[in-house]
Amino acid sequence: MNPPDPKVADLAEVQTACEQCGLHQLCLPLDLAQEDIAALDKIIHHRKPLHRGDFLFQVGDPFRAIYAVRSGSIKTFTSTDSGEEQVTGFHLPSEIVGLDAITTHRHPCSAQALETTSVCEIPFDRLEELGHKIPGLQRQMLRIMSREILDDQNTMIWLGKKSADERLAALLLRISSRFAERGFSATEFNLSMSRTDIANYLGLAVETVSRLFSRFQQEGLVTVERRHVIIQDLDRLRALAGGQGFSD
Amino acid sequence: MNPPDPKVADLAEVQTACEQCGLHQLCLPLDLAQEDIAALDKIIHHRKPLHRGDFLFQVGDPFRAIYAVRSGSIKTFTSTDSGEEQVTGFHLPSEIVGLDAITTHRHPCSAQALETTSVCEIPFDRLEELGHKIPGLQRQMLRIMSREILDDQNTMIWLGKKSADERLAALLLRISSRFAERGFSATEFNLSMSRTDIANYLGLAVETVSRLFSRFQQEGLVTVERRHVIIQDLDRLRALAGGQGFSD
DNA sequence: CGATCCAATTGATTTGCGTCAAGGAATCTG
DNA sequence: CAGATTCCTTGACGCAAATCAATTGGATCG
Repeated sequence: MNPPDPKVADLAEVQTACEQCGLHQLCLPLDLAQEDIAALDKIIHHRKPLHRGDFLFQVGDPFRAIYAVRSGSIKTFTSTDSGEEQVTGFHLPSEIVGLDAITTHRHPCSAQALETTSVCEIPFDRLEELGHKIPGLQRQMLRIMSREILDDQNTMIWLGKKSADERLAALLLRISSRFAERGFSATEFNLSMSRTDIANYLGLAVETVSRLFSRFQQEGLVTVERRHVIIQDLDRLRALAGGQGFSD
Repeated sequence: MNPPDPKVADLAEVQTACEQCGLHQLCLPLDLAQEDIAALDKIIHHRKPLHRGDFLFQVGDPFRAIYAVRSGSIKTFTSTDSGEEQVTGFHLPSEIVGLDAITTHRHPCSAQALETTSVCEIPFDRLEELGHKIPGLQRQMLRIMSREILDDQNTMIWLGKKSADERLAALLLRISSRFAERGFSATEFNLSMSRTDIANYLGLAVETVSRLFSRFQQEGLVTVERRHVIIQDLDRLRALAGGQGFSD
């Protein structure tokens, strides 16, 4: 029997306004004055929580809003015409989903909850209006999009150049550091996504990912049990990943 | 004294304003009113043309401006800590380079001219200011960044899921359609990048790319001689690429 | 509670592509 | 123009990871 451990991240909780939201240092309101945050708050809808498997939007849906993950997590994926899906990202609290739809006015990917997840819906036309009044908001929008471009380019590097174990190591590290940024343990967490999703995201076969987890465990890098991960040797894992170290 | 022959332009001296620029339908000024284009024009510097191999900026350079390619082409690439480079993109006229540096204030990649190339330099602080006055400009910025995110995600799909021949086919098609958008032939063009760059970008070995070009030629898909490419069977090439078809 | 279903692991086999190696063709250099 | 250098092509071989196949362990459900 495992007693619940308060140190391990369980992201499926919480409800608040931007101002009180623990995430506002990471999210859209960053660097905004209090009254500006209040203005932003007014246009935001707090959606009912999504359950595991629920869609936030699907490929082809008209683009109306972007979404900030408040708690839980979301995967985004496209379907190739051959029907197979390609996972394009995992999104943790404070991260923004839907930015790739601005140009096309339709969502080019689907977004699905990996666990019980609540999001803030931010209507895009209202946000654009507000941006004209609040310079800092515009700037923050550009920053967030720039960061997404940067992250995607980073991902392209693993996919293009790295071996299977380097990829998995890099993913674990990225998840770890994102948890850490949000105040959770960097070395112990629960993966909300399945092995299949991970494999898909990394461009590998499920079997390969599974074997890698086993090997990492044998080698004392991590302890894995189902979706529960403890990183035992952060340094060695970093070395393995080839030390991708970006930050701002 | 003869009046200067209009056909023999000295490219170094040409300072076409945005308004007359043949690219302004694809570039930043899209959808702006004439007086707004004029305002944008004022903040833009027309740089001296770069020669093959010249750097527009390098990894780690402080971020001051974004750049619109006016003619020629540019590759962007990062160096992994192990020293190998990863090409992150090829940029043709009207495309914007440098957007990934906004968050970090430093360029996370280098940009190098693949041939004689001229660019418009757009100081970012001035652009942001101007954005507050011209709503359409802000919108266009967001659109351009959104498109870049979308393109990168598309690239991630090839890298993660597609076989070597699908990748090369997809790249040829993307180059083809970008030339077509700019009024050039969709079926006959010169690649400005080396096989090595292509291979690097696609996450393949040079030898593989070379073999693929040969095979594509044997199969009657294309005719290739060095960097000169003629696409002989667009449909079959599309079928091969798995029909990635995104547009706006 | 057993029955069903899906997620995850592990093993055996195949294969696509990288690596190594060598030679040709174009471009650069003095 | 010979010599050097870089770029591209082609062939032979080996390996990392995909595929095929079978088993186990958790969940979910009547």
